[in-house]
Amino acid sequence: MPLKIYNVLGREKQDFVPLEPGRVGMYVCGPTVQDYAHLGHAKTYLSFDMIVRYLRFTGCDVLYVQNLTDVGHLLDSGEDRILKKAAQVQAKPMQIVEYYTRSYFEDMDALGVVRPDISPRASGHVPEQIKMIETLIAKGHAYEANGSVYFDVTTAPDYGKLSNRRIETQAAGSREAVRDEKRHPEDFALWKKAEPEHILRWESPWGEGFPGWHIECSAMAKKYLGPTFDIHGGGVDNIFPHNESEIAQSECANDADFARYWILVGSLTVDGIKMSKSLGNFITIKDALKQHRPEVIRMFVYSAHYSSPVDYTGESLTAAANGWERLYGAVRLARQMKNDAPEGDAGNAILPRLDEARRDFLAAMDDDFNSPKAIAALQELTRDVNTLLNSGAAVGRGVLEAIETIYRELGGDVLGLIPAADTAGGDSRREAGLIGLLINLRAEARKNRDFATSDRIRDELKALGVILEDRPDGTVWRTN
RNA sequence: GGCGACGUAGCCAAGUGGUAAGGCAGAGCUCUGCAAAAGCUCGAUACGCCGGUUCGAAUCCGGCCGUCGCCUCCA
Repeated sequence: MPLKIYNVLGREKQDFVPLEPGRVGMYVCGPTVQDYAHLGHAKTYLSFDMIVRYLRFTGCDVLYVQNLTDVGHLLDSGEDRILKKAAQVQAKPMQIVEYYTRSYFEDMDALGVVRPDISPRASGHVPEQIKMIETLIAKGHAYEANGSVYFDVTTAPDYGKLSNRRIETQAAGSREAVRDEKRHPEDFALWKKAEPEHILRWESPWGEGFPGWHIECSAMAKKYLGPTFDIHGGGVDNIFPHNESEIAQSECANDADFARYWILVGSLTVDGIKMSKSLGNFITIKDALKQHRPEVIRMFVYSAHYSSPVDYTGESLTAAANGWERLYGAVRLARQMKNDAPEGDAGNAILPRLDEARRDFLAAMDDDFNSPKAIAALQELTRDVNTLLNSGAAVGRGVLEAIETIYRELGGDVLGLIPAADTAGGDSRREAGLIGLLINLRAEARKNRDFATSDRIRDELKALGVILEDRPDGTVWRTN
């Protein structure tokens, strides 16, 4: 079954056909590294993580480029976001950039996000940006005004095709336009003249200055993926003006189509309001990870379709945590049972269910990465797996392997929900030995019907974060 | 005001013409010394509201109401 993708450019679900069979070039707008990443960033980059993982799972050779914006992204006050932060904490701008870049990767690593193949920085690609601006001027799509350069949107006939925003023809003669350096209010900056106090500055044909925000993505996408490539991603909140301007610049400069498929991720809201730096209502990824394991945050994000907005509430993460616990509990149990499982294929009646679940999962993912539906396939499977594993009947090693494999591949490799191995106890043989000793002592107490002692052992271990479960074939433990 | 999404059980959420997936929460039951875990049973005569098309609509069309995003920095 072919993969279908909802292409925002054209607003329809389309068969995904890469330019080169088996190879996918993908560019995703990265963060402005000026502050700690929050759950909104997590939603966007976890969504593309799932997309990249799935493309690779299906055999595609993906080149994943995600930029880091470290210059040019201005506040509406006209200040550079990085410079403002640097002044606040009395640091060099590049210290700020480095600090938050490292923090960003720390967070993404913690969430299990596969790193992009290339993470180009805007400040490292100023020559490429200048060159593209020169091309645009030469072709009549841009003009210089007082040391700055602007893109003339009236020269891009398609301007607005992604966001469905059309240029207001009558707006061209408005008072604002006359007062401004810009010819039309919709024109956007490609290059900004640096005021004397502006630290981040580069030499250019138009004097000292710095690049605008949009041009970096056009220049870096071209450098690493070529003028035309397969997928461009980002958050929907950047559809205008950022993504729209990227298209205009790139297509006018290169005389070629820009990205062929546009995938945009819905925003994360908190109590119905978008989580954003400017509103100050954000929860950092670091804080969220203090409360929940990374798999739970992934579960939360993937429980809605990537294109939908998702509202964050405390209960929604708790629901994700509980749902994840059941899913992972089945895997953990299968792994534990594998340790002393009989050879043979006892319990192989589950195998057709495994195939069915795999088909349902892949069909859901092929349908525009429908992760909620894919997870549902795993959850339905989990019911049957739990029934088998808790039936008390012997289950052969091969069957347990098959069960573990489907969770590892679909739940783990694609969605990152299932840890590769159960780490509980694995990092401390001494701890495992001590807990085993207590379990044995408790078993003796239970045998003697000394329930006061057995319950005390269970309760006190629970207080230490070790949960005991009595099963027909013995007591197992896990950490919470 | 313009542009774009969306409104499905207490909550989250899938479902684009054929008679409402899945999860969380809740209740009861089985299992257990008691628990925990797991499983079973129970929930929308109904998909914001009103019309229309159709043999048939949550799904298509029109109108209305409401929510959110963008239009200005944001993933």
